[in-house]
Amino acid sequence: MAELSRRSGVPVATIKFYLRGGLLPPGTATAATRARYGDDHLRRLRLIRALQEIGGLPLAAISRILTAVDDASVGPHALLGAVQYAVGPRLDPDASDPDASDPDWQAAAAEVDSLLAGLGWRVSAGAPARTLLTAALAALRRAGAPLAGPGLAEYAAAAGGLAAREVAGLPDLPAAGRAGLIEAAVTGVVLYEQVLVALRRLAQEDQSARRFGGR
Amino acid sequence: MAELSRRSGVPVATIKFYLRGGLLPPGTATAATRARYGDDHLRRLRLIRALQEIGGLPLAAISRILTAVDDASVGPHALLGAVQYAVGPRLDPDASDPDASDPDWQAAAAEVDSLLAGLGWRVSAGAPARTLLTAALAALRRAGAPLAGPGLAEYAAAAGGLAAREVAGLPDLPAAGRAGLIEAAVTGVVLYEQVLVALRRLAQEDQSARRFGGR
DNA sequence: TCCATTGGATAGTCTCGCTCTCCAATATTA
DNA sequence: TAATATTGGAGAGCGAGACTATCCAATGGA
Repeated sequence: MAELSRRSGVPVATIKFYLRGGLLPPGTATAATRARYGDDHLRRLRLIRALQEIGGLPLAAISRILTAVDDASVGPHALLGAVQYAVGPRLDPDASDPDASDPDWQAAAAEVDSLLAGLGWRVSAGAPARTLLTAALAALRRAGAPLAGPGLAEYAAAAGGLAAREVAGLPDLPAAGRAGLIEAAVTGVVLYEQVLVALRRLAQEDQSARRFGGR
Repeated sequence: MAELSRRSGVPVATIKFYLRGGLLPPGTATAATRARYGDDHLRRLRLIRALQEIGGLPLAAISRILTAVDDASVGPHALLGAVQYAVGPRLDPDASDPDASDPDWQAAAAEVDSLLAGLGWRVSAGAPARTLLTAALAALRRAGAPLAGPGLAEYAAAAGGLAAREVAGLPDLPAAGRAGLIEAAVTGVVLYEQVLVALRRLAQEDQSARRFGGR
């Protein structure tokens, strides 16, 4: 365990904590006071830390993802779904009222519906991302700066293009095996998102410097 | 105060908490036990909640943003910068070692440098988004799925296009006044990001359904 | 006049994500 | 062989973050 800690950079106490929480499977015990941890453990540990530190996911969400990952009966599409639900909107369940009598929310929801219908995207009705999108559009309306149809469509087009490439880039199941596909999928959903977000922020900084003259 | 609570949907105790923390400016006192809160307070409160619930920002970060917003000497570009720093990478300061002897980090940093140089983006060396991008690329390398030059460039192109439209869409300073520009800017950085993220996730779900066959 | 409400201050609560302390059973080493 | 160190496991403790609850004296409205 000390070696696993050294190789991963994660403190021993934290590894124990993850083991207790079921995030990390126990090593194969060689004796009552000794267990072996292999490369699988190292990779799993790195996955946990990446999701946590870069993806910003709470451990509970990571745990849910890993449960789906370890369940061999979960197919690729369902796994992606599990990741999406785990990543969720970071909205609290008790947060702002869902659609209840709020005209901005209603309008945002209608906009989302028509956008998705127009694009023909196959999206489940209860997808967390749909809630997140609706909430963001509702907040923009409330702030007096609604994101209108064509503007929104541009974003959707950009997002669609990237997502298409990402999903197409996932390895085939027979080729990479479940483990490979899964790691690529989880990685794709969470890490690529941060790449995109970071690039957008950098581009904003550049554009802002050009328009407003940065120092 | 009770009215402000009712109109915003935020509990009175929470409003008091925000007042104490300086997130919300005190109302104009009409008597020792009574103060008036106007539409400014309502808008500010909505901004706080939007940044918090949808943007997922901690109150400390929101506080930093609002301080910059209320400082009339902060220009548009500096304000955008303040937002970027506040939004930051959600990376802990003590998180994974910055560049220290980690070959994956080194490679990622080099990739970021050459990408930005190639695009000619004017980005400050210490921008948090740069750190986030480097961290994400390093994690992808560690996971054995590095995001290569051309692939990365595609993301940058997409991000650049969106950012250009966003910054171009900000109102002019004389026209909208500081308050309008500021709210649009903060909103743009934080809320549009969630819109993009949500759309990408929805697009992923659609693509995944098409490729792997949903349900 | 009298009770509910307000602003203000203090303290308590709840969740996260660790971190610390113990402990008995080994390994390791002198 | 004896002394010391380490390991895995379990429990309690801790510090940050975001509220929430309780008091309190001064009003304000019926």
